[in-house]
Amino acid sequence: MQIQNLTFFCGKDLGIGQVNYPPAFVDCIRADNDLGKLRIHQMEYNFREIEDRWQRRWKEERIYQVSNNSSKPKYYVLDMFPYPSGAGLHVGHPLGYIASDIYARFKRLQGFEVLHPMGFDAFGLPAEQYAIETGQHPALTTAKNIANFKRQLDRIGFCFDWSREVNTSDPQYYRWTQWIFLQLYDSWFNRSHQRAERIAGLIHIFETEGNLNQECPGDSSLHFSSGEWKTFGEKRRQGILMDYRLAYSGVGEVNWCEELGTVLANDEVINGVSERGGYPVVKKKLRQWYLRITEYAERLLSGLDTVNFSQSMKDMQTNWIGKSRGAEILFDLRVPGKEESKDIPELKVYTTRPDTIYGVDFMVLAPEHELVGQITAESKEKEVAAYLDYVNSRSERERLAEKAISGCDTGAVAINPFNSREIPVWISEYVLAGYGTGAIMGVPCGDERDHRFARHFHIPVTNILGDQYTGLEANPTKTAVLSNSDFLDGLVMTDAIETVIQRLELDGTGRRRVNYKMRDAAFSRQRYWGEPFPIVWEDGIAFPLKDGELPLELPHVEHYQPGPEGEGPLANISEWTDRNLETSTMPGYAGSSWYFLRYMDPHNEQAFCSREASDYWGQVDFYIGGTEHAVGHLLYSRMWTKALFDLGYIGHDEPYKRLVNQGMIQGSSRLVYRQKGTGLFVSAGKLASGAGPDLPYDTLHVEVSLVDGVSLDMEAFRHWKPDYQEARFITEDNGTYICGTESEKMSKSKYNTVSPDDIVDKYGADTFRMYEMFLGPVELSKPWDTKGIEGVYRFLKKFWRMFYSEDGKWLVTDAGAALEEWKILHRTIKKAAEDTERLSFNTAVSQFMICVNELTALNCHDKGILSPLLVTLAPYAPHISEELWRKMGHESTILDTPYPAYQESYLKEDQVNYPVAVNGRTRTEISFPAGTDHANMEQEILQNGIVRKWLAGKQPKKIIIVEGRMINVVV
RNA sequence: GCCCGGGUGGCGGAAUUGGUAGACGCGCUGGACUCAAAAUCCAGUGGUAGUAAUACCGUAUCGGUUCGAUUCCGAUCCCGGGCACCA
Repeated sequence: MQIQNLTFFCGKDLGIGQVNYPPAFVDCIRADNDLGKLRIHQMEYNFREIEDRWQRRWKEERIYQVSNNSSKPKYYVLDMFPYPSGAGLHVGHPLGYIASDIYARFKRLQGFEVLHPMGFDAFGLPAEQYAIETGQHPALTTAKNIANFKRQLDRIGFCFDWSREVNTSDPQYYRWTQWIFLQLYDSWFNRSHQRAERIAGLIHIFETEGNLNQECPGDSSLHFSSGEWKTFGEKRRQGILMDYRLAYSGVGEVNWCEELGTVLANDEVINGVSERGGYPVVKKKLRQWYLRITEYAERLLSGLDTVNFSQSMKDMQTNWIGKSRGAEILFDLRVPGKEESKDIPELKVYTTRPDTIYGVDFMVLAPEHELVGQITAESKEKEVAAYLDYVNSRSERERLAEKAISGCDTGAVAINPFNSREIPVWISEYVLAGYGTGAIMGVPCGDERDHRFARHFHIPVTNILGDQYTGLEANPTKTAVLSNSDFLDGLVMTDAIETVIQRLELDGTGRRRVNYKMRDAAFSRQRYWGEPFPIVWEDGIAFPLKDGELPLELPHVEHYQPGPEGEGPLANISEWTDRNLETSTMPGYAGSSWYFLRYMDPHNEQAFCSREASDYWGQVDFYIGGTEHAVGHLLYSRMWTKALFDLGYIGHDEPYKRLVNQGMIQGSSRLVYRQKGTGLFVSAGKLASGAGPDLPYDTLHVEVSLVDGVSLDMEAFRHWKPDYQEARFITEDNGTYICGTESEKMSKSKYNTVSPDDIVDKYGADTFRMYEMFLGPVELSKPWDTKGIEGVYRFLKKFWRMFYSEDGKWLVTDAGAALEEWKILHRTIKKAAEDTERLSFNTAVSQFMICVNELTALNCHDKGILSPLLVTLAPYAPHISEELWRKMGHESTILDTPYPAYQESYLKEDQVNYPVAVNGRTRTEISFPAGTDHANMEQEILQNGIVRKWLAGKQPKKIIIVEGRMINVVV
């Protein structure tokens, strides 16, 4: 028996009250009668010592380093890398990391070379906000936070290959973010080839044929011949090219957040306020950088068919892209008083329902529509101007909050190209400038909004739906038979759509058109803590820096205040402005759009990632992260991958083969109820029964660690905050104070965070890992509940007992195992392997528990059983497995062992118990030797007393025997 | 409003292809060990009736298909997530 003597600082007292030693650790400690001496029995399951030792050894032995030159098949397991916030990790964060870690270890045991890296998405707003408040440089706080994150992660025992760590704010990393940006800048999307190509090729096309075959994505009305191109000056040419580039600068309406002092991408704005901080967001016209992600809409959509994402994830992306099919229709315009004017252009509308063309009763333009000024009749000018003022006065938020019907007649009329009917043209804010053509045809009988609009302004409604239209509300059906529609009369609407489109194209009054909701992504931020753009402005022309000038390093600044006229802090620095460098920086998603590629070849100084490396590792086989990135990061990184693929830098055009979204672990908050304006706290039970005083109450969050279950430690509560020193309580009749509970997001301010550090301290990393998995399916969101962890902890202690006796003797023998034991082992291997493969980690943990319960009952200590069992457990509980594995005499890590194969022969039973049902209702059970002929079984079933009783003399119609499962006698 | 998920004991959840519903864990109850506590171990634990064997009911509700439905189909209710004037 090995005993370590330690001098313990708290003397005779075990110190449980004083230092609050975790119960699990106290288990391993027995007090000696000698003063101040404690004995630690190493043979108890001393997870602290085991975990510390192996974490150190693993690091020294570099067992997690993977090679790019392996002959093994590759497997790439990736976590969404974290933003290193100052708050550190709470128990919710590691959920996905544990799942991926188990899977990565499992794949390694199965013989794959597994890339499982980790890094940090280190640029972003919070670090900069913190810098503004405290003056601490973001680089400093970021480095500090990263160190803390790494420490926390390492304690959980992840198999990350830290030699491949990336940090998006490291110049050696963002040098390549800048480089990729320049590749996008130097590219355009060739629509006929459906892929990105170099700008040089586009210039060549312009020189030979103009842009007649290459519609300009930035300005569809732009047409020029090769001859015209040659006459254009440099500035004009660059302006045109800019309208084609995949990364481009342009003036546009952006989401401006005054509080944050920057623009935001559409997915960073939720209900008119910023995602981070919840500040109001307004539309503003600004010169910005954009990514022309809209050009990839079709490929982003079709690519979803080739990847394994959850249905909801695919739906979210599909909805965000928002593809719709319809037609563009041209209407001639007439403006009273401007009859003869020839410069009134046609009005172009987009509709998904060209079949309703005879039901058009009015047109509506977005207030921002470019034609509004030209077509407003003189008599209406005042009203239109007043309406535009009204629209401008309303913030985005107000518009979203109260969708009041408003609008103004412009006095102009549009001519229906099919029947020459004159239709009034209105403007209204319910029509969005940014979608379609910014103008719609109003069909009140078939569209709810159009109907409300027509009603509100007393526009007569034409019925083209026959009796399908009641006159009271619109009917958006697609299956009605058209009436009042001239040549379409009698056609079903769905068929009429095609008929109308063909007619429009024949007459030249319109064309088929596909539309997308998705807009180009705003790519610049007026902030400091991001990648600088490698762009120099000269005379309004953007010039990219050369490869040799990268990285363009972020300069050191003293202050983080915004620059003049909405520019970023970089505009305050003369060394920056003197060089005419772009003063905005890239958004948070820039660095995360390609980091999975950098992990493959992290130290390459010649390229962002060598082609050999990306060809070897290829797609991420298994990607895990939260749903919140559904339309941001995932779409952007898919686009970057496609562009890099098009340009020949990588060999695959979808980054992630399989995506799993882990659920959130919510905090379980505890609430106390204080009578308003007093120090009197009323217990939840008393409050609910109405026994408390009936003044209004404040509901306050209380630190969860002060509450055992729901009962509050009142003494600790008084000491918690000075405010509560004088707290008085109205308790339940048994003297306890019961708290209210609520499941909500873990956050410091709600005092409901639980740190993985505390759990690992108390129970160890292996228990923590298995418990998080045991809670339920990874995809599921669930509240954290520390109580249940005891069950998993008991399991590991029980497991330990199979190897060590209570007094520390090594129990493992070579004696050989009984058949029953082998059966248990092979069943466990099969189940654990299958469950792990299908990511059902919770049921795999259950299986281990069953196995250990059964083997313990059989008093099993055989090496032949325990060895393979350790290997199957290794992905879940790596420390204890490694410890016992090496104790068994193995020199190298358990991870280099092949995953055990199960033998089918052990899974077969000699006797099979069949439940016997009569008409589906289970009556009894009959046992047959495995493989009994069905005909023989039938005989025996009919002779069975209970079955005979149930048949009551009747002949069964048929007997259904489901092999190995059940027997049903149908009467 | 629209689009996805989902609804199973006191709780988290299991049931992989339509085949014994409630695995495993927590909690609870009783017991063993102990001067005592902790830890550990054993037994019980969906509901109703019964000493018991057992019987009946039971996977949100109603209906359908089937020898047999938590599983498939239809309707309704509720919960969660996403989108939301997208023409």
